[in-house]
Amino acid sequence: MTTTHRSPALTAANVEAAVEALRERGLRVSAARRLVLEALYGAEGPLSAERIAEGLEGRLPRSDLASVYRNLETLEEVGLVRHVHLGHGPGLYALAAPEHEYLACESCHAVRSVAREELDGIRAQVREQFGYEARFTHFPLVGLCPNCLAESEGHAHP
Amino acid sequence: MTTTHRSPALTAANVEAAVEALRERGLRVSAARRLVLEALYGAEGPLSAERIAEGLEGRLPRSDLASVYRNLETLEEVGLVRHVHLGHGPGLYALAAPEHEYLACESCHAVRSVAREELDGIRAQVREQFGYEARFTHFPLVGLCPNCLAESEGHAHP
DNA sequence: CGGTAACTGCGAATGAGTCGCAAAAACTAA
DNA sequence: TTAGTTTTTGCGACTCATTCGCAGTTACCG
Repeated sequence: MTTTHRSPALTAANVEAAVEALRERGLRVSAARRLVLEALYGAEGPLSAERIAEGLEGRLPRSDLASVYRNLETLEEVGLVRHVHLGHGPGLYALAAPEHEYLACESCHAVRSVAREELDGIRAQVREQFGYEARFTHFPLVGLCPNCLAESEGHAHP
Repeated sequence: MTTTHRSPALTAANVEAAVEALRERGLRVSAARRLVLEALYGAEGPLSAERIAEGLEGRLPRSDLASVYRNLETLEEVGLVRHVHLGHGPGLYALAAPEHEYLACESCHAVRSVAREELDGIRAQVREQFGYEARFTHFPLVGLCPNCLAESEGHAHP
């Protein structure tokens, strides 16, 4: 719900550039493919395949969820799209371009997205302590958000 | 696969204590329930419901997966059991008692479990920077483990 | 020993995602 | 433009992990 996500404006130019990248790889630019891409360019935050499919209804003679999944997969292979798994619920898809990583709240399920660099400090510490290179792109950093933390911490009012 | 997990030995005393906790809450101690508990006490690392169910076969006239899930749910409500979601694959269940948190490798899927305190430093930094109280009990800290990191970093030998 | 919740087993249902396949596009070259 | 080739699509069926409904048991209390 709460998502600080800035995606590039949905401009013909942006979509056209992406489409060009597809053509260069020998992939075809079907109406469905293009619309999936547009949905992601126009989105405020990451979208589920289901939601994207809903958006296609009407804008396309017939559309189906399986194709949306296949397109998302393809777009991901090409590097245009990325997906996250935010706790329960379906996987969510977003443009790969703005290098976002995610913080999710275990309690209220709010998701905050932050620029990659904002997690550099934490990544450094994880690397130092465990030798792991932490990644919060496919799976978020999970915890209690400030709100839920305050609620659980202070006043345990009846 | 790779799991550094120390669970209390499977002793009658341990299981009996857990069983007592159940009785105190007005829950019944069925054969199936007890065996689920024993499986977790005897396990080296977290187990899937499926695996636990397999373990019941033979030790019980008839057993079924749905009941294992229900028992795990109950045991979790009581606070005896906890579950983790390690990337894809089914959820895994373990005793709640030894306060473990998990590091998972996105590439080779190895899972390392560490004592809760080992992540205190990272938790502190996350809290300081974002006000989040990080938790790696239900969802692990995900990244590249030292091995996979080394492979991807240095020599890109053919 | 009942009685009466709390469990169990079963089968069917759910949600997310994948797969196979024939029909329908998109490119490509002529 | 059109014919040919190859990708994509739409559909339905399927998987996997998990949940649900419900009738039949079973564990505990008296």
